[in-house]
Amino acid sequence: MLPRVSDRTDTDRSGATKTEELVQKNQGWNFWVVCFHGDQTQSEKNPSLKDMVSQTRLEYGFNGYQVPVFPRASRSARVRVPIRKKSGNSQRRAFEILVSVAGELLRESNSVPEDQQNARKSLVLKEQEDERQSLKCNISDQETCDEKTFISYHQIDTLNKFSYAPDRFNSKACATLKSFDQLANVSGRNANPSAELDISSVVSWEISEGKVEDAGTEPSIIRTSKSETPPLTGSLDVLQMDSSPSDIFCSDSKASMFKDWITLCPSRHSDTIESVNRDDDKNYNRCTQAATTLKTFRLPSNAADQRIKNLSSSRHWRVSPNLNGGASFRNVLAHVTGYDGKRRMIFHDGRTSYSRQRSKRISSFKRKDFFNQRQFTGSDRGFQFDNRFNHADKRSDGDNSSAAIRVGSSIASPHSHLGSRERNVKLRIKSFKVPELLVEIPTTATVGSLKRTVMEAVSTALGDGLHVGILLQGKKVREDSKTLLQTGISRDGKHRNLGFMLEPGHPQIIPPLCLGEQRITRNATSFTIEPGTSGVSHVPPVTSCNNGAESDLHLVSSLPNISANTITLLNSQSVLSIPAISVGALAVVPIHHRARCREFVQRRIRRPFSVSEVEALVQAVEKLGTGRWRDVKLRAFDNAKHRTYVDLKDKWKTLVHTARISPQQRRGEPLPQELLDRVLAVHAYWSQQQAKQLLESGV
DNA sequence: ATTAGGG
DNA sequence: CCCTAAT
Repeated sequence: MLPRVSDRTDTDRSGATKTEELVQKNQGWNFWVVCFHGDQTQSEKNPSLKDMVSQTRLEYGFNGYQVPVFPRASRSARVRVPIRKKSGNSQRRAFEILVSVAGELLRESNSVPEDQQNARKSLVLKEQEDERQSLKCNISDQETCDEKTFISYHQIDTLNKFSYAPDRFNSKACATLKSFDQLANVSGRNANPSAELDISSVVSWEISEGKVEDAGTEPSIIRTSKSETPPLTGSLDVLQMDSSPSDIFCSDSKASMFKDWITLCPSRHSDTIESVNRDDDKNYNRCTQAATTLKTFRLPSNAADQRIKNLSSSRHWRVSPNLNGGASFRNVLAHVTGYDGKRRMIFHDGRTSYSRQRSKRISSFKRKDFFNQRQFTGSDRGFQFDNRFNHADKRSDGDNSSAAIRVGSSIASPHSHLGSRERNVKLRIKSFKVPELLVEIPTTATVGSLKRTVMEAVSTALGDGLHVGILLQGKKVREDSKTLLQTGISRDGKHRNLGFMLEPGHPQIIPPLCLGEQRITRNATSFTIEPGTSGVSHVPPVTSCNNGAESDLHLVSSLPNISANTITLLNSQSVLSIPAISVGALAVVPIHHRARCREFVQRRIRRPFSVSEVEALVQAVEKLGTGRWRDVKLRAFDNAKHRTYVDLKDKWKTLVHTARISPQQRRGEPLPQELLDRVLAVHAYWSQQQAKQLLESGV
């Protein structure tokens, strides 16, 4: 079947394997995702993936990721995510990314029309058989086959848990995918549960942990993680730079990368690989073999590597937002193949079909349009308030209730009637409203944690560099070089319908935070709490923003205010607006992805054990002993949903500690000494029992 | 999913 | 309480 990556490179018997070297050198996690589907004609039906895929058969290996996909029924993708030393969260994050990529692949497979399913099935079976035969014939004596790391098509329906802990690299990583369904669901939108087991798709993966020996030499991309930017995100963005893509993707570079790749493969496959490089379709079968036998991590060429490092330090290191929560495969490919308009020509080898396919990709994805639209909606969500609003404002000030806007009462331009066109205009902005934030927090969260969460979200927003937008009578004023007079902002000393708004510096999603039953959404005008929703669309409940002050006012007053942060601005005409942005992508990114933002995971609320709880715990442990915390939970805390067996185990730990220290050192609710004595006694008893058992088993 | 232990 | 390795 499918050989393992690690085994594949184990052909070098002199010490460490090449893969190990690579992993060490790159100091990152290597993920390998292979998605099989038997439909080779899907490329025509569904050009979005295949078109990109067929041209991405080379691995772009540099610090960041690899997404090689092969022009065959089987597709594979790799994602390498740099991690910092001992970065557990990166590990998790990397896995999440991996899963999302796999899910995306799977989703693509699922989208195949039903009438092709059978054909695909048989094709997959045939393909797998071919692979099997091929491997038997060619490399059967090598340890390239490892059934454990391959989930066959036949196993899918019985598969409910797939856990793979790599052993090759002394890894301590263990990624567990709860179920195949879960994997499929990661793809989010359009996930079709009923089709999950029908499709002839196979997904397998490996996770290998590289030894990160020296965090000091970590790729520059990793530095972005200090600002909570997912490493993959940062690295992907490298591809978005404005500089000529040929710097990296020129034929020479490609060739050198390719050469490295070949080097790591058994030489007998080189010809196959070469042919892959030359021709797409005629060598389909050979491509298949190449894909089958691709088991190595590609070593990025040092030159390319260095270039990437340099580029990654440019101002473009931030990535497009929808990659934040978990890069969708589509986006990954989008970046890899660079169809975003900035990098038209990746390949310079004269394959003319590329341009045609690329344009197809562009049209199918409409990424540019997507961003434009998002920007557009962002500006559209700016609120306009003309002087009519003053009345409302005064009213609001009066009752001091839910005024989201406060308008200064002084006139900033006292010379408005002097006809002096050269007069300065004073605008006093009392405060700016922060652009839209999306925060989710459990209802059980404390107020303090809410504050912290919001603070983090605000910091994130500010850290991304906000821009100021100007609205004039509802229309965004884009001409930065024009004067106020020219644009009509200030005319005859009047400043009509002038609005300011904050907008994100980049078209970026503020990583929203999740995990809760209630979501606090800062929409265009205020923070609101809305009931939990599983929906995907998070467009603020504002549909028309430029219809005038009245509707806006209505909106403002109708929204429950949590934070009356305001932009207040005044000028001679008391025209003012509330800045607002709309992050349109929020509506696009599947909730799954956002739910995977683990940057600000809500810590559980602290719930000290009561005396009676301690009593129950002691009693249970007296009976069951230490080390059977699940039973303890079931016995004594079955009804306490918030007490997990881990909690009980932890509590026992602290109990023992508490019992040992002097009463003066103890904190919290005092426990009866009697109880603590029991704790010590029980602990001593069960420790003894444990020692005995250990002795017996040893003998 | 549980257990064990460090943080 | 969190995190995670190891079962």
